[in-house]
Amino acid sequence: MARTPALAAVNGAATRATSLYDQLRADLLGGVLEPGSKLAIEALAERYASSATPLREALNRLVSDGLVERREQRGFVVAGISAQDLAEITQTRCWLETIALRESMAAHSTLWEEALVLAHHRLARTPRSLSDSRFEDNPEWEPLHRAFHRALISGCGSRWLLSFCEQLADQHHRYRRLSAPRAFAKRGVKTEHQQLLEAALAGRADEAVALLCQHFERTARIIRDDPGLFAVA
Amino acid sequence: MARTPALAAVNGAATRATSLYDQLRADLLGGVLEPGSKLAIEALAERYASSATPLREALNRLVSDGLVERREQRGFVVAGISAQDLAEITQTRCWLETIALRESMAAHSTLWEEALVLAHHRLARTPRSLSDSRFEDNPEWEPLHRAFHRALISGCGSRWLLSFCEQLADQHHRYRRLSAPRAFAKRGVKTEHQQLLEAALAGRADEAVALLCQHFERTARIIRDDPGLFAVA
DNA sequence: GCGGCTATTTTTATATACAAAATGTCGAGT
DNA sequence: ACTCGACATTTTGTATATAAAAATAGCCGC
Repeated sequence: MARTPALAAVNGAATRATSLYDQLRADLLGGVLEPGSKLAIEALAERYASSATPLREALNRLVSDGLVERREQRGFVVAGISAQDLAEITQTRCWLETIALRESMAAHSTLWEEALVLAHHRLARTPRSLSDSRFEDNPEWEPLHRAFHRALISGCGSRWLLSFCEQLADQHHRYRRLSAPRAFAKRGVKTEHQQLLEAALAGRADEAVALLCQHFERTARIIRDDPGLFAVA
Repeated sequence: MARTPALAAVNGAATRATSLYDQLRADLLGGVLEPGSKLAIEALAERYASSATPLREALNRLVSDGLVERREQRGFVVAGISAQDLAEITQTRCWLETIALRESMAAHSTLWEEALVLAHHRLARTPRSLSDSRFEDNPEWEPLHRAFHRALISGCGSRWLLSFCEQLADQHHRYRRLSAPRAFAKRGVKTEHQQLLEAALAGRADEAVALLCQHFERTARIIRDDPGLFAVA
């Protein structure tokens, strides 16, 4: 079986299907695979050095994540994008994270507070761009950004709500990576996170929620206004 | 391929994997497959007259739905149940459907209103039990019940939120079917739906939301207090 | 010259065969 | 008698082969 046994060892995935799922997911979120493009089984099997069976399993999982679309009897395609979809995702994320953040703050566990401070510290000390003069994505930043947002809502008490938020965050991540990266350089994201942290720690729920939603909506607006993203029709 | 070609024709599923997914889902929700029990590939393949490949695809989809658990390298098991999990599902469903109902009501489209009235009418004229003297589940009732609840929130404007609610409704459905059915006979579910409809149509959002959440919580309490459901541990 | 039909090719979906991991069993050693 | 470990068995996961469906191309009739 093990034509590439190193892979499983590297990412810790026990099965090839899971390993493929992780790789495909990363490529989908990273914008490597273009929205709407066909995911031909044989082509992918070659590209990821696998065979059809685990590949199809991975694709089936990704359909549930909303990253891939299944066309019965005609295979799989990368999930499409649209301004409408982005708006829905953003709106839904605001609704859900509002609840999650409020609940996290109301529960106010010491563990939550400490994890949040730590996550923010790690994010704050990591530069967004590798270069000062021009934007060059720092691969370390994104996971830390995700971790910070997760930390904010992690105390909400519902694994279901957390997983829904996670899914929406994935979608946002994908849109963000598809959009031109230049716009993000000039935004005070760092300050926004700082204020968010302070409001959350101080227990100012209304303010924290407002900051969080503004944070989402501002990003969504930048993506929406990116010329050429939703070019087709 | 077509060892049982009739099946695809019957349920309209184009592929065997989808057909299996539908069947398994029905059996999981219907409580035919017991929580925690092993889903051995070969046994299922025989039972559903299929082979391993599409079966595994179906199981992978069900994992994302939270109806099946994947144990890497040790196959699949029916998702477990617990009082804790039920509480989380109920809480989350209240949160999400509160938003969805409020949004639906705020949007107040004619289409939504008409679909809701229709869904309620169909539900109201369908008896919960086939027999008057003792409880005998009417298989027509459940789909109509689901349709009514979906109609309530269908105008919320977010397909994402709707799909999350659908998932939580599935979970609730499973718990309900696992619990003893006798308790449901003596509840005024019909009245609850009636009041809910009236409040929704009249635009009394606070009242409608309160009724909806009470509806969920009451059901959850009955299930939770069912002796023997969470027996193990 | 063009539209629709059939034959061919390509691709998807499924069955089967196989390899690796997990589980269960039996026996040796303490 | 009980524990630990090697062996056999079972089961999972993956690869390959095959059948059905879709896509494509070619052909004939109009």
